[in-house]
Amino acid sequence: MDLFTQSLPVSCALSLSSHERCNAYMKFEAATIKDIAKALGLSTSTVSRALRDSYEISEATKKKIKDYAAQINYRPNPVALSLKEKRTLSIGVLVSEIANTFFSQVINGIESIAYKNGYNVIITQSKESVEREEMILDYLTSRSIDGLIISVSAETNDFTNLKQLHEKGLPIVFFDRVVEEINTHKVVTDNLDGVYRATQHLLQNQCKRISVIANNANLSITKERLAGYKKALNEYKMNIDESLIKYCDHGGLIVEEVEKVVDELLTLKKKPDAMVLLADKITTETFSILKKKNINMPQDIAVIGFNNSKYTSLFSPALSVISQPAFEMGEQAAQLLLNLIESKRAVTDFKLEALAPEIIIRESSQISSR
Amino acid sequence: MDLFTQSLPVSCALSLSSHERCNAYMKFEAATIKDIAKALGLSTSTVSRALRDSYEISEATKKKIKDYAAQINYRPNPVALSLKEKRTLSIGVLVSEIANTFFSQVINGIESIAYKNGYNVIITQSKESVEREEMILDYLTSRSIDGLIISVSAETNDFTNLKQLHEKGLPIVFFDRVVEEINTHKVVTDNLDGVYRATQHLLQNQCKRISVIANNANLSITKERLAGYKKALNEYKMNIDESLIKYCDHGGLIVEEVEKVVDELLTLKKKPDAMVLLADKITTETFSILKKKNINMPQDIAVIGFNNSKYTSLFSPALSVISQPAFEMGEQAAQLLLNLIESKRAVTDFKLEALAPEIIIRESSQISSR
DNA sequence: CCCTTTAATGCAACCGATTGCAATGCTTTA
DNA sequence: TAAAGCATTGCAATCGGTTGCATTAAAGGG
Repeated sequence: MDLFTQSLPVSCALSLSSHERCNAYMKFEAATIKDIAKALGLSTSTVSRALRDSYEISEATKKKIKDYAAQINYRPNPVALSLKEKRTLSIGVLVSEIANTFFSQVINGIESIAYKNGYNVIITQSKESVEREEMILDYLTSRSIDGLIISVSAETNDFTNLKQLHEKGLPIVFFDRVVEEINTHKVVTDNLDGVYRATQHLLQNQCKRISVIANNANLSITKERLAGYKKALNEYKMNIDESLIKYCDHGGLIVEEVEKVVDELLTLKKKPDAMVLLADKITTETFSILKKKNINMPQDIAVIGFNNSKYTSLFSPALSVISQPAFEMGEQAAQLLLNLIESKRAVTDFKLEALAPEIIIRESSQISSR
Repeated sequence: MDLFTQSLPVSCALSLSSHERCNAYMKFEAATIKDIAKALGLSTSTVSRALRDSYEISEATKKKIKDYAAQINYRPNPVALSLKEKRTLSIGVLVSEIANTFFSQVINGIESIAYKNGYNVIITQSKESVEREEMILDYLTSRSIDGLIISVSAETNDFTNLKQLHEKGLPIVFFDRVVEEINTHKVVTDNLDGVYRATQHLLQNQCKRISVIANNANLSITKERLAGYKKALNEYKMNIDESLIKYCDHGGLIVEEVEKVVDELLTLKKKPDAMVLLADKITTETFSILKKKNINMPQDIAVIGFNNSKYTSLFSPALSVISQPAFEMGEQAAQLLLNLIESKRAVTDFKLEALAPEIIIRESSQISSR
């Protein structure tokens, strides 16, 4: 009986030397500590300790074991480690849509930090749907993530599920769309100030009837952004006309809802002369609709809105935007989450980081010609 | 000694009823089969079998167990399952950049299929760097993914690592940028035909000197796309001028490399009158550069290029694009990967799916006025 | 020379679930 | 009435790694 017939036909790395004798017939199976122990005539505990450089193991055996491990390209099985250590070294991220530039930039930020700390990122998207969000939360937590970074979906207004998870001890960090009732770290843009400055800019450009199209009224960002709008109007002693404030319950993900509110605004007896668009998707959809209707920006309507895509500078007219520091938000959220995960004792001092947005004025809102 | 002091202080779900008595002090720990067994005075095997509806367990105990499990909201620990079953129910996805619309659409497609089949998707990005790609591959495989969907980075031309993984039995599906030498499923756009038709369109519009800016010459997509360009020129009996063919080794991720080749093209003695842009990022960068230089499109230079963003229709001039069926690519790639993962026997019949791109002609390439 | 100390290694339990193989007790049949 | 059959349930090994607690043997001390 030679060296190879000893081994079971299905197992691959087991009795083999460092040379690959595997092929597509067999499952991808890595070498284990047991293989090393068997090959070297030692116990698994000795091997384990040697690989972790324990003082209890003699230098000679350590070297022997480490050399052999390197030779067969041994990697500890993370699944086994997770089971033992009760952590998965992975964090979940839930956003409404990956394809949204803002979110993909945030994800980049999260990834950069997570990666640096040996954490894995599981990215999911709710597509603004409550059911999907519930399903994903269930899924993510049953998949045992160590923590969660989330921007809640537009539709959601019942947070009992999330609250329960939090109470059970799952570390959570909110960003962008936060849940006030849950007491944990939050990273947001200074939404109030961003919209305040954007509205101010329009007012300085002689706009008299400034309309807004907001996301779902439930969302924290909607409330904050509307507050900024109102603050600016108040400052200019203009009264607030509720007919100029419109909402898109699905955050603009459904084209028709945007078309509907734009039409409503355009058919008002006293038409608006400006629009502040309070969500990324709503901004591009509205811009597209206005263009299709051959409405001149900024002459007919001055437009400024939230958006994080570089492409908006290529639009015609080049679009004025409120741009959020998305990458930094991701970094900060990830760092705060890792702090939570790795803190030995209960954290009670929660931070609310509000990062400054950037207002980029381009053609679509500058009415020097009016 | 009452019901609660019996339990260890650190463990949470253990001796508790369905009501949460956990809080932020304690780690998030779910109920286990052992808890159910203990609570009901049964063995773990009975509980396990009951939950999986085994015929061996009496209906009475089954009901008792299932009711209690539902009551305490029991979920099997996926980590333990993974260890036992040697699979993680998660697949890795490696793309060059998540923020690229094409890739985020592909990811959407992958997710939709993976999700439906109970698989988890771990998304990673190489940012076109070989080192990052190697690191991620190492990381992903050490994290025990069940399979991999990958579009290789522009920089990479050594595939031994990937080849080894494949030979060891890791199921891999390539999409977009494929590796010819590795024999497995591949999902691509019909790149040759797409560029052929785009070039043809320019030729029909009387363009005489059509330049191209391609991605890294190593990439499969570059070769296929250039072949389409050449096929069209040949058909129109035009000879191929190598000075009109430029490459961006980093796929346009570095702005300067695009600026450099655009400048080279614009300072040629015999200037090009059209540009075909063979990669998404290169398309938008070039468009932006041309706009900045106040070059009229299509009058001075007709432009068409690969891009999957909806935004291109809002550009001025509206940009003509070759759009790839990204979502479907993702779906198909994921389905093929799941087939590989779940097939009992070795797969030897590998598919090469080539999906038709869509050519969307807009203002930037239509020279009726010339 | 025997006893204690110390260094080096192995045994076995554990993490949470699954599963082949008993073991138990009850009913049925010859 | 004993043997066989069957329905239920439990024991224990397993997945791959970690770790507290032996165990062993060699070295040092009295």
